[in-house]
Amino acid sequence: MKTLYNVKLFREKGFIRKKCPICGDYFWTLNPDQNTCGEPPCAEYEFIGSPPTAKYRDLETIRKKYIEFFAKRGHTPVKRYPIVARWREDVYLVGASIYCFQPWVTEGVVDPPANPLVISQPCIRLTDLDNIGRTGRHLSCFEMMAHHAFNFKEITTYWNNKTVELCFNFFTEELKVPEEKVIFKEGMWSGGGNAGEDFEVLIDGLEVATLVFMHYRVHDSKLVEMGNYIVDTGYGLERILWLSTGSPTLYDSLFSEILPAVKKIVSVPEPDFEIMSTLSRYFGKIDVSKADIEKSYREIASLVGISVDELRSIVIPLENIYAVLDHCRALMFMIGDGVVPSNTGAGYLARLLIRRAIRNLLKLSTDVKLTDIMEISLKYWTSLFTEYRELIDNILEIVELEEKKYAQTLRRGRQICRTFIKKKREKEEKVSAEDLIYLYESHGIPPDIVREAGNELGVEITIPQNFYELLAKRAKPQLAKKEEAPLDPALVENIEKTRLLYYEDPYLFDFTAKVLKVISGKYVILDKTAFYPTGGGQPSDTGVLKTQSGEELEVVNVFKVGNVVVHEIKAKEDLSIKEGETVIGEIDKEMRLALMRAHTATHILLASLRKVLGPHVWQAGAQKGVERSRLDITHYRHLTLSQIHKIEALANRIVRENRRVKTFFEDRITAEQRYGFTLYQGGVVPGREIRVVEIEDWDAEACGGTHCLSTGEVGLIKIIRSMRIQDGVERIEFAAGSSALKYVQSLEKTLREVSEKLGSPLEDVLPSVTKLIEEYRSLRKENEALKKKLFRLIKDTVVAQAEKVGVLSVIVYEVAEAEAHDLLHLAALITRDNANAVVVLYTRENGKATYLILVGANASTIVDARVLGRKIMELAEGRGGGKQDMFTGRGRYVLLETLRQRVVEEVSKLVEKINK
RNA sequence: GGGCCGGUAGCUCAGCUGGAAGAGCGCCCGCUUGGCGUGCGGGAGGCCCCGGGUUCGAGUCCCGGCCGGUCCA
Repeated sequence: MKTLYNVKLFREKGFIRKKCPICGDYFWTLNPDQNTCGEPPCAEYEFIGSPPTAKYRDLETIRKKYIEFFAKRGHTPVKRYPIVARWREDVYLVGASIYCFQPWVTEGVVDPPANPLVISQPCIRLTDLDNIGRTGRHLSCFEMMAHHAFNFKEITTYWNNKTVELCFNFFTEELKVPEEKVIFKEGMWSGGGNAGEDFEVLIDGLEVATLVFMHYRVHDSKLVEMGNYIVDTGYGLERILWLSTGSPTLYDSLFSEILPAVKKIVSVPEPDFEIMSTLSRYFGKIDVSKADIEKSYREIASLVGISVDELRSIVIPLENIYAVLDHCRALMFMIGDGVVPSNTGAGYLARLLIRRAIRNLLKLSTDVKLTDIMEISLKYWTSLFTEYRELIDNILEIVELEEKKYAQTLRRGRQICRTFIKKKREKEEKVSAEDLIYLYESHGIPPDIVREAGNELGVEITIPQNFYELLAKRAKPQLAKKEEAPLDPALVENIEKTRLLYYEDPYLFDFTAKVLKVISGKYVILDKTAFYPTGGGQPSDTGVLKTQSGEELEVVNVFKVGNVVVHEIKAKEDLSIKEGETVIGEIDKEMRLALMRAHTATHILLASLRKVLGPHVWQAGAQKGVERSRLDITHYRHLTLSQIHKIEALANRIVRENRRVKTFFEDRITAEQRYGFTLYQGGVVPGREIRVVEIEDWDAEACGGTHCLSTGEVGLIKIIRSMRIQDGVERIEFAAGSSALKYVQSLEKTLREVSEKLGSPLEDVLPSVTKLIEEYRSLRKENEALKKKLFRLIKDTVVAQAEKVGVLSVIVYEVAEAEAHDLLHLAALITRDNANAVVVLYTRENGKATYLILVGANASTIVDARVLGRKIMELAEGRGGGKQDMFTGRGRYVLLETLRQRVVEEVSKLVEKINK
């Protein structure tokens, strides 16, 4: 047999290949009596209560043993990577150790940091959150221990034989697992566009490791040999700990140090060993994603011989505690590595976890806050992950803030539910599944909260079993917008790499170069250039290209296509530029200098922000400009003015200290080790070598922009404003250099003008304005009051003019200096006392007039305001409309007498009509 | 990045198919009480987020913006 599965070790040791009678998969074992593949559901956990390993009770020891074991066998230990995958665009968080090396290493663009290597990488997986706490083994956060070997084109390190041997020896020699207990089950693994054969390594029914031999690329759902051979392994550290403690659930071993304290403060008693073991074995055996949880409880209850209710009362509180502890641990890694809770992006995932944890806590009906549990968790976990120690307060503050926010959302949610349900009840409608979806999607109200609110109002609400499925169905697939390349990359394919003069000397503004190619009479490619192409949030340079014939071509845009810099020139007829000729390039010097200052200022500012606000601050985007620049950062609160001033003061101190700004290329791995991952503020930086911009003892970032040589050149940094662009992301707008001065001057100018207008000296502007506003408000109020008074006064005069038409009194009156609103108020005053009144008021402005008719309660049975209104509009050539007793319209101004005559006439007609 | 919801008194919010800006709490005053609370009566407090449009008329409808919330990638 010539497959990857048939490894040397199996032949040497005498492994037997068997077929599992239940699932049909093939597996390798030393135990002739082993009949099934050893993986649930074909087998059951056997280690609970009787661990098959030497006894280890903590993660630290096992991790150390693992690293040392592989280090002794030629593997270089590599420091773990952050949990936030800043080097990738396709995922937010690291979900497996191989993520650290995708795509640059696996694609062969960047050398691996060591080869072969061993690592223990914390990972986050939020795919089956519902199972966490319940099944005894699921986690949202785990450490994947791994040994990786990278073979490009040919096998230079090791492949399947040694991988299996190392694995087998680790478990049997280091952990002392009896040889016959180790089962290797054959399988196929695929993910992230790659695939390969794999072994699942099972001990006593528990999958403890996966060994993948990646050598395919998945293309149109077919496997294509990629020519690279990558050993991708994963050993579940927490699972191995569980295996070696034999505790009822994984959580009992993982959280053994903090569980007693937590159980105590939330008042949950110690559970029965047998019940929890049974539960854990049961969930180990079934496919939890398809399980009916209520049915499972019934079956477990009957297995241990207690009632379902009794089981639930023991198990459910524990499930919640386990889930909370799991989430707390994940949150330490996420927030600690720079995720700030938000309504979008990776931050949303953190918020999701926090909210789930809070809901779990709420179910325990305790007053204990998530922050309290988080504090216990952090205290313990930071003793092992000491890099987070200085972040404890920071993390707690973030969690506390989120907890408060969620309490508010829930409170608001309950209120919204109540009004929503009441409305439904009035309309005698039921709260439908559609309604539940609306409440969840628009207001974040989980269905059980809706049901609760319904109970209080005596309205029964049924939640569909497949609620979350319904939600998922509604989510439409979204297409990512692709930015269109300005130029087809194929057109520059064979052009040699442009020499980048702006990196050699950022102060070079004139240069000569040879024209390599002119495309579409618009795009010029040179052999070398000092024009900076758009990139890293820095706009491109502009300037001119001077041809030999003396023509000046205006460069309007510059961009990079692959390794080639393209100069876009203003379209022109009779273009004289020729391929092969020499041209002189001249850059708009002032603009470039302004952009350099802005760029260096951005770096100074970012480090100042981190110093003042905390290490959770990361760049979330940036755009440099001549006049103004902006920098988006992750932060969980609005900046206060005093914080802004503090940041400004610090940044300007760095400017004054005139520190050196060093710019150099460095090997990626070396740079990462020296400066850490804070290098990657600007996002993805591909390649083996990265360009580092270092401000002495202040800041170092991977950056491709042009910079000043020392901070003093920036001159002045002034923050213009800060605003929240999304939850957890704050935008800081600022100006640098002469634009900063210009900004301050314009502020002063405005202030002076205000002071002049007010006629008060600069320092008294504020009290003056305050007084002015107060005066304005009181005048407005006085005006209202006066109008009311005036209406009351003229009311009698107006009523006195009334003309009797039958039982009705017709009043027509012109009011000076009034608005439609005032007319209505005056008319209302009259009709209130005179139910028989037909009031027509109008007011003139700019030759036009606004007419109002209001008819008293009695009168309205005879006169329809709209009918009368239409007649007036005929006269005034205007338009209008209204209700039975009220009409408004606008038209030409009509003399009072004419109008009165007409109104009386029309009303008389209406009265007569009724009399008939 | 996309979808949905909201912005009205100091606070929590009503305000229907466009037609005279509201309630509860809080605040102030008076009475009730030995005093506080309570109870009763009275009062103050509004650029209905901003800008445009439709209309005789917009808190309400349409478009744009700002701010907040929420869900999904």
